[in-house]
Amino acid sequence: MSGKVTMKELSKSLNLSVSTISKALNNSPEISEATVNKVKEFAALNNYIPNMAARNLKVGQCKTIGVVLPTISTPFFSSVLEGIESLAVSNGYRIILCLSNELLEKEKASIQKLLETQIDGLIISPSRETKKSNDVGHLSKLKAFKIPVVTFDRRVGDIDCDTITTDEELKAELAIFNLERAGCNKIIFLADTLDLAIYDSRKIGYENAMLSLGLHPMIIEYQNRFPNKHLKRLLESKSIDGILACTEQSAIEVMSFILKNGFSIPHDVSVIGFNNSSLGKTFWPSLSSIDLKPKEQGNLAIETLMDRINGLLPVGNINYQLHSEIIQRQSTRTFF
Amino acid sequence: MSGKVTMKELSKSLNLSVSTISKALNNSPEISEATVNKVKEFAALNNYIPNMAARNLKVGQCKTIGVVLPTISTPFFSSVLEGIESLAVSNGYRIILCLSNELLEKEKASIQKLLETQIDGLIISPSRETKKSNDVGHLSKLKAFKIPVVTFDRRVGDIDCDTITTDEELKAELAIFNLERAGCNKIIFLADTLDLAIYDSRKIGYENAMLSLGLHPMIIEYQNRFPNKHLKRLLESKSIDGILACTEQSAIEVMSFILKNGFSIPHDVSVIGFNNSSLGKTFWPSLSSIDLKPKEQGNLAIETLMDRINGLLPVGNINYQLHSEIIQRQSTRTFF
DNA sequence: CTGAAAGCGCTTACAG
DNA sequence: CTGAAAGCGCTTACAG
Repeated sequence: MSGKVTMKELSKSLNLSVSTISKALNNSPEISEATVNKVKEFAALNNYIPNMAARNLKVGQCKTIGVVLPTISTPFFSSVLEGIESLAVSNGYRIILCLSNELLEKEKASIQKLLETQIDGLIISPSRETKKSNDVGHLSKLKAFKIPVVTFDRRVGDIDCDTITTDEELKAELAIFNLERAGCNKIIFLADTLDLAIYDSRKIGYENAMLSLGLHPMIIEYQNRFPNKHLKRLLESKSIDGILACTEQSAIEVMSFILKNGFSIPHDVSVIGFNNSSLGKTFWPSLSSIDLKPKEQGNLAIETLMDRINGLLPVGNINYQLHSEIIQRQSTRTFF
Repeated sequence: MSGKVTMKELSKSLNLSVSTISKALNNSPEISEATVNKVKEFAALNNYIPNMAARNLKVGQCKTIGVVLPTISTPFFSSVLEGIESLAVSNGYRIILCLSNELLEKEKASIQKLLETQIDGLIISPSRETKKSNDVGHLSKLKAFKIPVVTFDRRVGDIDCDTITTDEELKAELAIFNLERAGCNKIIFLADTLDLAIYDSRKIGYENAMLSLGLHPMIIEYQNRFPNKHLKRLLESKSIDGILACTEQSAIEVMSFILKNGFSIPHDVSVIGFNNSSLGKTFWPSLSSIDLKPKEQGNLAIETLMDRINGLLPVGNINYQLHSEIIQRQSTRTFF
């Protein structure tokens, strides 16, 4: 901490009680304007800074919300975080950030820590391991401590909390319909094995569309790195003319791979991905993408949480579903 | 906060004093093993969670460090943050995150807030406005409160603190030498006007190299968006064969622009940028880049800060300079 | 080995 | 309008 001035010291110097100092600093109507001014001036002069930790201890809330994210190194999560941060501070809350690195144990440890250091609420997008294991005890336990939680984007089993999701399943379906109308009928779903574990609804949307179009669904998984021999063979035998990539990263990777192998986009194959960051926008050809509205998810998450904290929401959980949006760019053929 | 169990309640239930409870929970050797175990078991059974805020108030440190960043939506800053976060939590510190959005006022407000809510130290990369205005009063004032600060990457005038920087100037120079050896001699320095305001050392490195090679330095600035007519004219008249782009973003943008206009990379023009994220790696052709070691910067920043907090560092400021690294990829011609 | 007391920096009934 | 007292949940000399 520091050698900071306290109310006690102010009170001594000014020959006033600590109570009076406190009230004056907090603009209590009990205190005369004269002393309010006197106290404030003197406090400012002496660089007095209130100790909010002490205040919080007394008052019983901390104006702090915990944010635990699987990672921060994707444009998606960093945008969400920006959305959370801006609204949080403008409402007087501060953010304490924890990264789970997609690990269940680190997520648990983070939450334990947050509990100890006091939070008014929690925003979380569960880790891959959490989602897979469906081990959510550490999350549901927050209920017992009366700490509201809201999840966003990823959704896990049975935790009793407010949730933010998108209609990505629907939009995945729609994206396939669009590709088909533009003349594609050999459309694959491409995913890093790890992503596949999380984004099942994107896959479901794809499969539904393919089935209802009478087309044959085909999932291609890869582990970490391109090049992928299987994919290369498919390209060379012209067995692919469209790709729905599970993430923006994999979309960019597959586009690079296609170009590197001498095929053209979208002439030979159309590509569309998820997450509409500047990454795909500046790629050449620019990437068509399903915009998951990260900033909006962040904003909505923090708004919901604050409303919940302030008792402004009805009992029972709210499940917001945001509309994602298909952004048409150069990587997909167009139809008329 | 919550309906949490406190030591007082434990003490009542167990018929022990609060002091004993506290000592038992903290493994004090004063207390018999028997009661230590009894207390711990009972605490666990009742989901006791220590209130660290209260503890901190008493003990006078808060194990909290403030991190204020201009933005989080570039791979550079998100990597730094990951570097900070991981080491912080493994050392028992938590991170409270503030974004300045490159604005002086928001930076000032963040620091004021951090001061109020108590921090043991601060890591900051100053905003563009801070750097331009050189208004650093809000930063130097922390010294008076005995709160150590460390800056990274960007460096501003005269604040009395530890700093982390890289040898980017040197590596910019070296990059130009490499381009020249590979046969380029019409090399421009490309920057978004806003970036130019911050990254002067990159420009200086460029200019030094050009001058010492007897080449004509040429800075091209643009505002926010491509396409840039000036640049197009230069391309078409073959007056450019190399580009050092001030950031990764501008490197990617200019590469897209070049490709879009039918020129080839690196055959017609070589491009090299700063910040070596996966963005440039997956672009096709992949981007040669100067790796600014963001994770290392983050690690070093937090390590330095913790050492400073713990009084492990000598008086006087430390200025670490990390070695950045030129990564050769497909966007630059090679030499033998 | 256990406990009573004081105190961290604040707020807030309650009295005067 | 001002102040004394109690207390938020802890820790830590000090006494027994």
